[in-house]
Amino acid sequence: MSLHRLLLVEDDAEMAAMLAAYLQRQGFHVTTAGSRTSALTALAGARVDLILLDVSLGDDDGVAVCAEIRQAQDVPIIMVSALSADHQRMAGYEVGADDYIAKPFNPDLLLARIRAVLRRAGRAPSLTHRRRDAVLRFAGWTYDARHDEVTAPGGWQVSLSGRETALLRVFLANPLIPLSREEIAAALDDDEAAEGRAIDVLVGRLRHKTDAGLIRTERGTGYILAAEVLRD
Amino acid sequence: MSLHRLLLVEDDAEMAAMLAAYLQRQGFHVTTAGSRTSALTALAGARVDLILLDVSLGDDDGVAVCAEIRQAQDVPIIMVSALSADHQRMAGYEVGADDYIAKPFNPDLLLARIRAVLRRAGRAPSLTHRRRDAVLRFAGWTYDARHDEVTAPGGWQVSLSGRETALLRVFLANPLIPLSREEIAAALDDDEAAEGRAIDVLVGRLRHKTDAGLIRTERGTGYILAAEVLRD
DNA sequence: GGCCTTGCGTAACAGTTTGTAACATGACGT
DNA sequence: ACGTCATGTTACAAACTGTTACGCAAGGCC
Repeated sequence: MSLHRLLLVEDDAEMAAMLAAYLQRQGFHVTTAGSRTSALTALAGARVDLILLDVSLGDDDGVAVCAEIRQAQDVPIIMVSALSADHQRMAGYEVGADDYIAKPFNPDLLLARIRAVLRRAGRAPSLTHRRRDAVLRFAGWTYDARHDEVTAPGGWQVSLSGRETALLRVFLANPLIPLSREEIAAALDDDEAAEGRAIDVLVGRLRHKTDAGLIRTERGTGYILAAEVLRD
Repeated sequence: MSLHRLLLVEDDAEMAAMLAAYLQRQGFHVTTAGSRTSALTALAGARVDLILLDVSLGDDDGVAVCAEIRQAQDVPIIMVSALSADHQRMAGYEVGADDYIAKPFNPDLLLARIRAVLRRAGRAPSLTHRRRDAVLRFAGWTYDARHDEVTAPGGWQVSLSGRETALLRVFLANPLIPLSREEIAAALDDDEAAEGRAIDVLVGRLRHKTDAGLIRTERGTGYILAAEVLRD
């Protein structure tokens, strides 16, 4: 994985600086560009793993820039839009953005989105549709991705609800690393889930059906799957 | 697509002949092999898109054969097992089978499984996690795969339940071709759904929320999405 | 240590989703 | 036309899911 390289295209210099600083603290390599031209230059000059693109660039039209980039390179793009109107969003979509987020946004949420997009864009196909490696083992448990079957160490099969299975997959895809509620929500493709305490309750239910100790709490942070995951 | 080539490895000659005839009628090119050796020979000699492998080969151990094939080539395998005991099933899994089915099986279900595996094994990544082409249009409607948003021709957004969305995706992945209930169930990764009339009711609900005419009934067969699907 | 603040676990509740069963409707063959 | 069978539709029950409220536990602070 090493360091992911982000290109931040944002014409508001102050905003750009703040964001860049924040993202750097979070472990990304960040390049900033203030205009369409410099963005394209930066893209040509160095490897970029993901572009954060402000739709409301002063002179240029962010949507057009997005399309332009898309034609040139296959880099994931997250559009940042000040107007959260749906129409605007859709315009971003149709041009090929991988995700969008409306200003003002929660930094954690942005982070979660970035990770989610990077994960999806990565080489590894999504857990669900792999052919080999469809059976995962962790702490004596077994998860079969093909039919969503979970087997306890004793051989007993436990039945999880759809949501519980989805949560388990999130943990299995990120073993031994702490996940914030925002990240979990993003991975579940459900931003609203980060609002209330739905995630906590969900984790509780999953714990109840599996081993209580499997998912540990990182106080103040989130949850972590306390087991290595082996692929067959 | 053209003709998919199946290799049927089955030592019961009568069963093999019946199955082969059935599958040929369904539009597959079928080769049969009665033993481990002839299976490997057949594999070496011609392109094979999918292997149907009986676990209970007379002399040989189907599981071992599966592993052997896996090492040699990256061909999807569906294991057919007479013993539906879970343990046996799992043995098939761990060795890398893409799916399994227990004898005696419903021919339609087998067919659905075959199609599902072929679909997953195909080049096209699953609809859900594509980056481009995430917005599909059909008959004036729009489906955005990234956030599961469905928009009516007038621009109104309709909210579908999880199950309804999944069904819509199945239809969108197979536009203009009739889908049997078994195929739909298999695509939904839910074999039980083929039992009762869950699919009918589900289709009804989806129809209700979209255009009544979008999904047509093929009497005696199943359902069909009566619209072309355009990718942006 | 004791107290207080804050975060987390969980039980109870309500809204939603989903499958089943039963009945209604419609299509097809005779 | 009539009967039969497949599909449409509705009502209901069960399961699922998020919210809220309350209690407990973990740290911080004195």
